Order: sequence, then C-alpha cells, then structure tokens
Amino acid sequence: MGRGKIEIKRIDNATSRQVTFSKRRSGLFKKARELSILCDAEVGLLVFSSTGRLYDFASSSMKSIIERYNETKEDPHQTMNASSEAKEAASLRQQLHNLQEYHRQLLGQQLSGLDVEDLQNLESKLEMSLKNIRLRKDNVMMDQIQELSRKVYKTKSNGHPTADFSPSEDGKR
Amino acid sequence: MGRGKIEIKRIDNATSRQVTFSKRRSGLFKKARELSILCDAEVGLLVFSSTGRLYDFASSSMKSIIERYNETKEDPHQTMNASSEAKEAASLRQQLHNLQEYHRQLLGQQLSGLDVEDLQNLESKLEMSLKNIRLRKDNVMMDQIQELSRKVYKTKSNGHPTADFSPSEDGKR
DNA sequence: AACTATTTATAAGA
DNA sequence: TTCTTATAAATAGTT
Repeated sequence: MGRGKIEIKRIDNATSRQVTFSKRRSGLFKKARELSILCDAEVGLLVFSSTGRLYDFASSSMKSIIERYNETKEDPHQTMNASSEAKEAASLRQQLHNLQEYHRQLLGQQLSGLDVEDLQNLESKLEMSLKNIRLRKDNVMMDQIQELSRKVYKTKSNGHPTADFSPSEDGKR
Repeated sequence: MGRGKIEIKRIDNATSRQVTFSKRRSGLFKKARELSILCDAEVGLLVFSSTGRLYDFASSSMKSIIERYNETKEDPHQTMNASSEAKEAASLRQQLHNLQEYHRQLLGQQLSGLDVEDLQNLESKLEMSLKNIRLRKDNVMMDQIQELSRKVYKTKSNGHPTADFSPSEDGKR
C-alpha cells in the first residue's frame, strides 16, 4: 500500500528498514487498539525492534493478559481432569460475558439484535421488576413510618395513643 | 476502509461485532507477521475474543517473547545496580544483533547501506581473510603429504635413510 | 462467503 | 525526521 508493491522479506537497507518499522509499528498498534474496542476483545501486543527496544500495547493490563494466556495454554494437559482452575476460570469468563451482554440489554443499551418478541419479553421483565421494586419500596416506607410513630408514641408517653402519624424521614428513596 | 466510515467504539450488534472481529483479526495478524519479517522484529500478539477464545501469533516463540518482556520490564528497578542479569542479556542481544548485521555484510548479503570506503574496507578484510585461509590450507596439505611419505618410508624400512625430507610433527596450527 | 465502494495504510519521494 | 501523494491494501456494508 504505497507507491509500489513490496515483497514480504527482510529489508536489507538499515535506514529504510527503520523507517518502515516506525510506520508499520504505529499502524499495527492502532489496529490492535481498534480491534479491542470495536470487538470487545482483550488484546496484548509485544514488539521488540531489531535493536532490542520494546514497544507494547495492552487493552487491559499486560500482566493479566499473559496470565490468561498461560492458563489457556495449560488447559490441554488438564482437559481430562475435569474442573481444573483454568477450566473454571474459562467458564466463569464465559458466564460473565453472557451476563454483561444481558445486563446491557436490561439497561436498554444493546437492543439492536433483538426482535419484537425479545423486546416484549424484556419489557415484561422490566415491568415485573418495576412492580416488585415499587412494592418493596412501599413496604419499607410503611415500616419506617410505623417505627417512627411508635417512637413518637413512646416519647410522648402520655398514655394516650394518637391516631396521627408523625413526620417521616425518608424522602431519599 | 469500507463502504462507510465507522466510529471506534464497541459494536453493539453481536453478529456484526463477530464478523468485524473475524475480518480485523486476520488483518491484524497478517500485519504483525509482516512487521516481524520486513523489519526483523520480534513480535508477539495475544487476542482473546469476547467469548474467551484465544488467538495468538509469535514471530519466534511466545514463551521467549514473554520472558524477554518480563526481563525488560524488570529493568527499571535495576537501572542503578549495574550488570544485573537483565541488563547483561540486553547488552548481549545488542551485541548479537550487531554481529549478525556485520556477518551479513561479510557474506555480501547486506551491502546497500555502505559507501565506497566501507566496501573497500570490507574487500580488504575479505582479501586478508582469503589469503590466510589459503595459507592455512597449503600448510595442512603439506603436512598431510609429509605424514604420508613418512608412513611410506617406515613401511619400506630398508635401513637406508633416504635424502627426502623427514616427517614433521607440527602441522597442527 | 463473495463482492465492491470507500476508507485507510503506507512506499517512495521531497 | 516529517510531510506529501500515488498506489496498494483493508474493510464496512451489501448480496
């Protein structure tokens, strides 16, 4: 992709090798970053120039990526002995991923892949959820009111139970 | 680079995210490979898809690249205490690199960066080298001939010393 | 999995 | 090194 086509083999001339390294390195890192963002992937990239200098990119942390790599690579030995730590971690990651996907749908952030039925289901669930939430809220408020009025009753302690309920504290939920 | 421009942010739709992942992943790996070959760089690339699957590329071996990375990363702590193992390794790598570069020149494989004087020097060195090599070769041949003639002399063993040159021992340097 | 219209990367030159 | 530009390569949206 330039003025001419080049063959993929070691560039002999040290100067142009260096120039090409600079240009292509920045292109490579840009694409690594884009892949990680666009596709929600975990990406780690390590490059040592021919003079020994290190360049690196990690979408999360290089340490965790390398650890994850080592776990994954160890797996083949453990495929036969079930439920090794590495397998469990892989399973957990998958579960976490599914959950995150679903969570985003619940927050209405990721609806483009859903058809009407899916959306209907989602709506029902959210309505159900809302209903329960409100119910719970009312109960809690009621309890607090009762608690409070009991305190007031005790504080006044004039032996005459009052019919009113006293000021409530919780405007915060 | 497509029918339209896209913003670099997470692709919501799971299907197109998957498709884009496939396409861009292969592009990224191709470029990683090309950089390592064109520029004689050591490249390691780790990608975990959002579903947890691993894809990797290493120009040499991932193990050695990760080890080298760890050594390099430890270095900052050791910049003050001279001659740590990591520093030594870095130095050795640099030396190795220089040597390889030079070696290629000696083999006439990488001459494009050299001017006339450099080439002249190179030529002189190669001529000197050739001269020594031939000299050595002649010595060795001569020794072998002498060795052979001594054996013939002993085998005949007729008690009459001949006028020929007697066997010499030190042909070995 | 293919196909292209476009965008992006980059080789060579300044 | 940095910029420019012609061209090669990658890829987004489509079929």
